[in-house]
Amino acid sequence: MGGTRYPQFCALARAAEVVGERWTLLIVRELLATPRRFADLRERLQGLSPSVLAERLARLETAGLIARRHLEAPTAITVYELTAAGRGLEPALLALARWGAQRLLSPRSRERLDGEWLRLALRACARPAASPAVALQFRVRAHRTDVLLRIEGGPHGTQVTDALGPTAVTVSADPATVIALATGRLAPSAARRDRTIRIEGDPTALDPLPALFHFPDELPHSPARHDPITESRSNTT
Amino acid sequence: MGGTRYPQFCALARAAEVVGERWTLLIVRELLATPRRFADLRERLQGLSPSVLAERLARLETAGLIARRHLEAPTAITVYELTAAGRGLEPALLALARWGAQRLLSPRSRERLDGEWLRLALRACARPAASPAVALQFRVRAHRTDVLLRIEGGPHGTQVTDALGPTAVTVSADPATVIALATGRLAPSAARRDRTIRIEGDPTALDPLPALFHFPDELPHSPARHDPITESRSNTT
DNA sequence: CCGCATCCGTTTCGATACTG
DNA sequence: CAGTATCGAAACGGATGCGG
Repeated sequence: MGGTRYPQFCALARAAEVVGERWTLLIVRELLATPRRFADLRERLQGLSPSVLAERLARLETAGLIARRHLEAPTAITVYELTAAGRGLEPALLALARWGAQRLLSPRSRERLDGEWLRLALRACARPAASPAVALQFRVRAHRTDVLLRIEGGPHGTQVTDALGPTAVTVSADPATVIALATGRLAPSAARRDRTIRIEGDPTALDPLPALFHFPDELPHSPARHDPITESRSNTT
Repeated sequence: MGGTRYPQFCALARAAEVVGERWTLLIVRELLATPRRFADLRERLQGLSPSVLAERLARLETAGLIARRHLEAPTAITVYELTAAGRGLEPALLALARWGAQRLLSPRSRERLDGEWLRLALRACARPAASPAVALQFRVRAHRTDVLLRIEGGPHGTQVTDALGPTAVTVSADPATVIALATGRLAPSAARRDRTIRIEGDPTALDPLPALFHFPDELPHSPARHDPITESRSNTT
């Protein structure tokens, strides 16, 4: 059952058969950073029932995306990790995250926040080519503990890590504001005037931010708004 | 209901909420090439019931990815087309298709084949940077009618179209073989020796093929084979 | 504890039939 | 042609239990 959900000779359909089910893409996302245990995944993916998680992991294993490794005593636990084929999904996940980052601009309540998720969103928007050699730092207010992110420009592109180090400036802001800065929706000059943001260090060090990230190809979108398309192209087959 | 499937502040989860349901990604794929009617989508997406299609279209419309346009008389039909936000998904779809192209190497029976789908797979594997200025042509044996594809290298990268024109060579092959050539799994020299391929024109014109496409980042994978991972990295949080 | 398997009420899917 | 109505089948989410 399940293996052949779309009887089409299409590369996208093949991908959707593997990662197009509920939760599957997020499981791969969790394993992108590090191998994890069954219980770790359960705790990070709230709302995912253990039966569904077990089935997804089994499917991903037979599909060759993940491998399970039994660690020896004294730990004696099982971890799931991505295979090379699974890690090959990273560019696609980053492209999807880059598109989805725009939808983080309108925040919701009761949402969980995780440092890895924020790093993924920023890495998705990070400039791959050479960027100015500056280092800055974000401190994001999470539910209980703050998340620290280090943004570093350089000749190999912008790097997003959690390692700390010397920075010119540290920006404390809420998650949506950080995304707004990275997607170019919020200009550094406007950020300096924003009272909900705390800037420690040199405020002008924020100016190269637009050069550290590349901005989404398409304009953002406000949900539940219908812009009537008034063009009159009649483009049929 | 439905709008908030994953209570996570995560760019990938936001994307998965919109396009992570069954059929949705393929509906976007269909609209990527041209606006289409309800019946067109039904015919191209076999197995998708009209009620599910109607619900998916409604969700995509309120999510701002597609817009419906009622054409005036005498045609008097309704077409669905991508908005700018919907077209912004194209890079992500291409990245997914590039990953999924490897899974086209092991073909199945009873699968539908479409020219647009093949073009998508080849465009996903096409080299974006400058490539040799050659033009060649594939003729793929489809169920009833053959599909013609034109591959053209140039300073702006490799273009994949359906327009015909002067070519150095025309290769007639089955779909999986075309994908094998584009993903680099089949070398042009080996293709020339393959008896299942018919080459009309100059066979040496196939040599620049590896320079026209870029190859997947990770090695392919044979389903139902378990390569035991013998690495011994212990990478925990 | 950890990795599931089982059970059960609710949601979603897929096929067919039917309507404006 | 563009959907809606209906209904059985499958999947999902939550809880609980069980073996290692």
